Amino acid sequence: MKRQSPNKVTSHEVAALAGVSRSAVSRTFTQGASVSAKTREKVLNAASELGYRPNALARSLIVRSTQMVGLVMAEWQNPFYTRMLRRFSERFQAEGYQLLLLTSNTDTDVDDAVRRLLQYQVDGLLVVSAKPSEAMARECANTGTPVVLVNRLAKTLQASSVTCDNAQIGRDTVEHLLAAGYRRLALVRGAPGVLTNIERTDAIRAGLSAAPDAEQVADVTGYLGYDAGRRVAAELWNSAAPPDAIICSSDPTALGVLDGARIDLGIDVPGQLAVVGMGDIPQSGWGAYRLTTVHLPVDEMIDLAVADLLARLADPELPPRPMVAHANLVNRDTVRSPHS
Amino acid sequence: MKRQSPNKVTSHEVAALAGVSRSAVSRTFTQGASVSAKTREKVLNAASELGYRPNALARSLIVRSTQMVGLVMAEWQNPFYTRMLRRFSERFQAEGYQLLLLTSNTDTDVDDAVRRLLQYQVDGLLVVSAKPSEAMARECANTGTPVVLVNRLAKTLQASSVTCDNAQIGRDTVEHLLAAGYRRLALVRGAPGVLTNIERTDAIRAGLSAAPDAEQVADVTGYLGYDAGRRVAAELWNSAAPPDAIICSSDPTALGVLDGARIDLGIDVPGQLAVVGMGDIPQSGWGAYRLTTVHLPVDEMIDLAVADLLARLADPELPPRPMVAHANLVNRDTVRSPHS
DNA sequence: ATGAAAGCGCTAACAA
DNA sequence: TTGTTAGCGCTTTCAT
Repeated sequence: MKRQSPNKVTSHEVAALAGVSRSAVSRTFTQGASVSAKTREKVLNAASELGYRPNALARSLIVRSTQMVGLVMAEWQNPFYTRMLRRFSERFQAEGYQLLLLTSNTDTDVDDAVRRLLQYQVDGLLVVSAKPSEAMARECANTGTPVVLVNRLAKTLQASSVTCDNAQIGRDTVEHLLAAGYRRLALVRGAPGVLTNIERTDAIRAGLSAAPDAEQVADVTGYLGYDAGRRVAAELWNSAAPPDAIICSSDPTALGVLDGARIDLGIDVPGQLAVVGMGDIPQSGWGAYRLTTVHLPVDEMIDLAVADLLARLADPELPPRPMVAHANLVNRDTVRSPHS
Repeated sequence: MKRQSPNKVTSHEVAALAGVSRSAVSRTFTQGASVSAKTREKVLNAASELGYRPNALARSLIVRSTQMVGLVMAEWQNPFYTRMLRRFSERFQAEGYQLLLLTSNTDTDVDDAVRRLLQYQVDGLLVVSAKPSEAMARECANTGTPVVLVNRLAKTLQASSVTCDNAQIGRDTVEHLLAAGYRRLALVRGAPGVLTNIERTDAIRAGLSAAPDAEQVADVTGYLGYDAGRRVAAELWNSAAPPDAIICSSDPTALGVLDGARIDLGIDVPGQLAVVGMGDIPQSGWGAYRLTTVHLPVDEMIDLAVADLLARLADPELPPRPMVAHANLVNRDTVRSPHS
């Protein structure tokens, strides 16, 4: 009866059984190394008999590449990020990389996550919706670990970044709303400090200032997600200066506002009130909502991030660069048509 | 001017700068090793000056533990899995583990994923919504790598499993529907071979056979997700034997059916037709839908999986075991109340 | 408490 | 093509 393979089989034991050297074993498992068909065969037989699998970590120690990419995920609220995660995983897996995943809640522990990932000698680093500190980014650069920031701007950081043109989004949104006859705009956003939102907000303000009869009646922060949206709808509507259009920084928030307006308050959307979201998640297209929203070019952003990281993995001399993807407004049923 | 830290700093260089041995450096970075306060201080200074971080991989080679848990994710459709992923990440991170993530599309490449993970010497393995082969599971057992299957039954496999009581769910659903006066049930499921669905389907059939005046008018497979649901609604309604209740194997599918019924076909739900989902994703509770569905005890399942894996990581002698979490029907507005 | 030496499992440079 | 040797960066006996 054949003995069950023991706890961990090493190249040493395979070599012994095959009657060759450990180098021969190594070579059989290395692409493009020179081994004769005969030894190769002997090794393969011995290996499968013992259930041998090369230890990727020991290997990485010497080839100085782990084929692992670190991924720091700071935002999960939005379904849109799940999609990113999935595609990142698929794309890198296809290229022979594994994803080492770390979650971060506050912006401060992004650095912790990056540090941990660095200790695991990841070949590259993807940071979604968060930004490591200046010092941390420098440390990455020093160890030669390329970093790509997704949905955060790099600025002076030694890292590539993928964002979308938020100012453009802001301008488009306001223009569309004004053309449709709305005049009293309210902004609903999540955390106050998020740069993408600030840029957008600024652009909205700028767009507004061009139309003297229109105004921004509110700019509330700290509202993110369906429940928060549903709550804020009532608050805004019952305020001293009720809006006739609400712009939300995320789709789930906008859907909450929409249900709050229609169901809780009996408001006619888009007749009395316009609601626009941000992201274009699948649910926004669903029949019961048909939310007018800004389509984030998620796939384009992912592809840019993957391509850049892969390129810099292949050639470490390549400099990091900022990339911007283009978003566009998708017109559905929560804003009046401009002609009516 | 202080020299920038070079590409990779090793314990050797730190030892040199601190004027101690490499062992001393190692001890400083190892919990509970005996180092004098003085050397410790010297090492720490040298380390921070050079920007030294211990190489976790080299370390793992000798301590025979990587502090990495492999996660194979086979299903992303359902938002519910995102939540799992997030919580797994958070929980293991809190325990000092990293997650090494691999995606698998077909059931066959689950084995590939597991093999890859094994080569990376993961300490444990989480497989969500898929099942490795008998042989693969044995290989894991041989290398002493504990495996937990989430949402798939282990049976003879050498692995723990977390499922929920599908037969119970099936019984509850049918009972509820019959009590509310529905008689012509249709089932809409995803891939035909999924065991959880089969169990549920069997239970539904069993429940039905107890009511002689009720029948199962359809059992269609291959429909998963909102779009598919919306399509199948029309197909069922226009078929020779239209149902008066549709049970879906996932919430997104059910929401698609719901929109298809109400919006595309003008059907009164729950008056003319009942729709019930499975999973209780956040959107199902949203105002525009209020879907009656089965609440999957996701958090409970996660906690069971995490606890079991952690326990078996700590004590490899612990045997794998099957665990079942309990689901319950949440009554909202897409099924008539039993009393009406 | 500390250093020297051995070795985790592997690959790469060098000879043969 | 093959084996021998050295060593990746670390931890861990074992003396001291």
